[in-house]
Amino acid sequence: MNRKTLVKRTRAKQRRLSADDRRSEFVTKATELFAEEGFGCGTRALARRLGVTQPLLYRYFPSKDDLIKEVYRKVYLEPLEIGWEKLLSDRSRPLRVRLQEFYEVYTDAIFNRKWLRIYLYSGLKGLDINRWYVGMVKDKILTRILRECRHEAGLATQSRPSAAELELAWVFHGGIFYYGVRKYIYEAPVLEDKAQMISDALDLFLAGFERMAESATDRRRAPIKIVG
Amino acid sequence: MNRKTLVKRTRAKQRRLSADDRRSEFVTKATELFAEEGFGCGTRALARRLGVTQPLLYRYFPSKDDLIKEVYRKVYLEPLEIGWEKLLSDRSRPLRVRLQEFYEVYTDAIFNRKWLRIYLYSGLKGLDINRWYVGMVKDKILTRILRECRHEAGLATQSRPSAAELELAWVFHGGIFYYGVRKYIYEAPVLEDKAQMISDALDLFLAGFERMAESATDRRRAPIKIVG
DNA sequence: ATCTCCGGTGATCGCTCGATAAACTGAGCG
DNA sequence: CGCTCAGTTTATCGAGCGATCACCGGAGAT
Repeated sequence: MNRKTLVKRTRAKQRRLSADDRRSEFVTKATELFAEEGFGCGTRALARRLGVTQPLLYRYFPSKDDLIKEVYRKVYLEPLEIGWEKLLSDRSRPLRVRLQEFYEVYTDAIFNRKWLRIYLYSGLKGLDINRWYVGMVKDKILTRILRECRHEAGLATQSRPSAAELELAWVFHGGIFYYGVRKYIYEAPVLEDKAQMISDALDLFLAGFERMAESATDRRRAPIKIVG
Repeated sequence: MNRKTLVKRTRAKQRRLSADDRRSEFVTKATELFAEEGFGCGTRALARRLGVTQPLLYRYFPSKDDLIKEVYRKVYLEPLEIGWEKLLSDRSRPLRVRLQEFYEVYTDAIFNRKWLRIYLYSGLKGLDINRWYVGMVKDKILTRILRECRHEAGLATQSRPSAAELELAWVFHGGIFYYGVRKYIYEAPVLEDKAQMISDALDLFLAGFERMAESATDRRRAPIKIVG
């Protein structure tokens, strides 16, 4: 299985790579190109970037769609292999610290041009994998965060968060996410200190949750008094 | 200029519309189709939806790109003709009420499949009109909101908000925006009561701004005590 | 040295795209 | 009625797309 990767380099172009190396190289470069140009980008441009001819792609992938699916799998799943559960649920550390560290790690993973662009493209296409990701964020991140917040506030740990709580967490999460979109998609000027942005957003969220928790008995939202 | 719009309807298909009517009909339908299928959608599909033949498009628009530009203009500018400045800056009404009403009106205008999809497509394409829009949000909405908040909190009204303040407002704004993306792009289940979502987000933001205003003298962020 | 296998290439097919040119049609007007 | 011309269609072009084919040639086995 582990073939020789030593290839004669005297020729103008490297040739005769092993099948596994070629395949993974294709996926990597395809990810970069599709992130940049969108999935409408042609197979010839992809081949040109790889330094090979276009029909060679079809020796490794039955169709362009199959290549795209592989790109999705790589982009979505690869950066998500970090132990998020432990990061969020380790109650030996203060919640504020856990949340701060989690969002710094999480945004380190997804705040780049490649990930965000492919994510948005797949969202606009309405692909299943996008809905799967949204559901994953809800179940593995937001629900977990809310459970920890409820525990910290001394509230009963219910299995599933209320719709209003969840929406609050989504607005918070979306606000942070939008920072990445502004920076890497819109290329708009943003506050450079990402950690401070996260910290400020956390202040907002935790203060809001605290307020919501205080008036937990009456179900209707009580508007806070305005500043000043 | 105002030509007869009465057209012989006895034929299978309506024909011979006036030039102005045709043109605006083209832009309207093109907007719908491009929002649905993306700008990669062909001119033949567009013509089919309009019930005319494809070359007819080129009598009204020099190229597909020109048609697309017109679509952008219509989509971006049309819903933005509401008097936002007055809504935000009318100090005879409480700030909380102004903000709530503004965001309800604003999201009524942009939270629909058509607007959001075209906005995201243009963002991914890196078009100038997208950066213009982001700058408009910053100058006409966020800066104005921050000015009103500073005034309400009795702080000095400076010409331009600080970077940290602006980022706070962006996170808040982005959180609300992401609600629309989740609902109309991802088609994920969301809290149906949009007004309550806005109200909750406003609670978060105003509480956060209040806290930031309290510690206005020392520049470094002071993390709040965690809940519970 | 020769054979064989397979990574890699050149040529090409069928299709769709945006765009153009030429032919057609019918309402308005003398 | 017959002329005119703007509005509309038919036919077609050249380019680029995804995909397929026959073929080439070097590395490893014999």
